[in-house]
Amino acid sequence: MPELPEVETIRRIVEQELVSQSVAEVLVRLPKLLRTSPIPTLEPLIDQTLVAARRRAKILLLDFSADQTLMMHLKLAGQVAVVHADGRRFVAGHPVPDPSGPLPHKSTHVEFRFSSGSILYVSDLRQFGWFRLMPLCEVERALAEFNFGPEAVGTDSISLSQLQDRLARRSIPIKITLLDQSVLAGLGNIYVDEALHRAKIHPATPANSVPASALPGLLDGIHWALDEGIAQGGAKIVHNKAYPVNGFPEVHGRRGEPCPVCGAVIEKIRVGARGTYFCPTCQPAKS
DNA sequence: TGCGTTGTTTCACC
DNA sequence: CGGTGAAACAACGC
Repeated sequence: MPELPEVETIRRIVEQELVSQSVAEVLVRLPKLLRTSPIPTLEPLIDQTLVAARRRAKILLLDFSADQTLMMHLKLAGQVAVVHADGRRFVAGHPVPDPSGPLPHKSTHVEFRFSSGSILYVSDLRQFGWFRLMPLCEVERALAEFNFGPEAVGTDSISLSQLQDRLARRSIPIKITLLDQSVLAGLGNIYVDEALHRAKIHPATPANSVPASALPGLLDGIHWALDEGIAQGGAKIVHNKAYPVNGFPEVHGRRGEPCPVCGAVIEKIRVGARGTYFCPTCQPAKS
């Protein structure tokens, strides 16, 4: 489920492995992925050079020569793979199908074949993702329509006072507020659970009831969760079960397992309409 | 087989 | 206008 860490991992792979390469051929097996695209096909990318790979919130932006930018959203189940002519492979995003299995596979919908022989495969088991091709000059306006808040991590990421201001106006659960991309951009269901556990805040606490004294810890928790996710190249969650690496994730996808901090049994509840994992001892409901 | 799944949008309503 | 809550939607695997 590509959230910020998965998308950032993909961005880094594309940047390191494909920038400055030229597109020889593009295959689109599932044209509906382009149904909201200003330019309805990817044909204009043929013979162009990949110039840069950028990210805003969970959106990946690939800039090509001749001022064309491809915006991609991977939604729930997008997976991106780069395979070089010598067989070296780099994969990130959704862990299903098996990233080390055959490519292309049943849910591989788009292929970019570069003149070097490297291939970029985009797969999407759920087919919820989308591609939008547009001139570079229209990217800023297209991004503005999403009303994204400040980035959750990185340079220019949200400040403590910005976070405080934004939470003060919300009475809905802190978890739902943090998932709102107009409040801050990048958190999804996995990492928000991790951030709140780290900060010892119950996920159903009204956002404006989180004490100011807890906000520095919350911001640290957000950064910790996302940085850890990026460091691992994304978390592996399959059918609501986590496959932790070095103990991360600590709670998400781990119902019934002991909390790594206190040993209490991790519970799963619903907050808003979201499956939510937390430790009832570390994150007590506010009395 | 109907349910669960998530990011996002839309809608009615206060 | 802005916040809220609920519903809808995309499509698939179990």
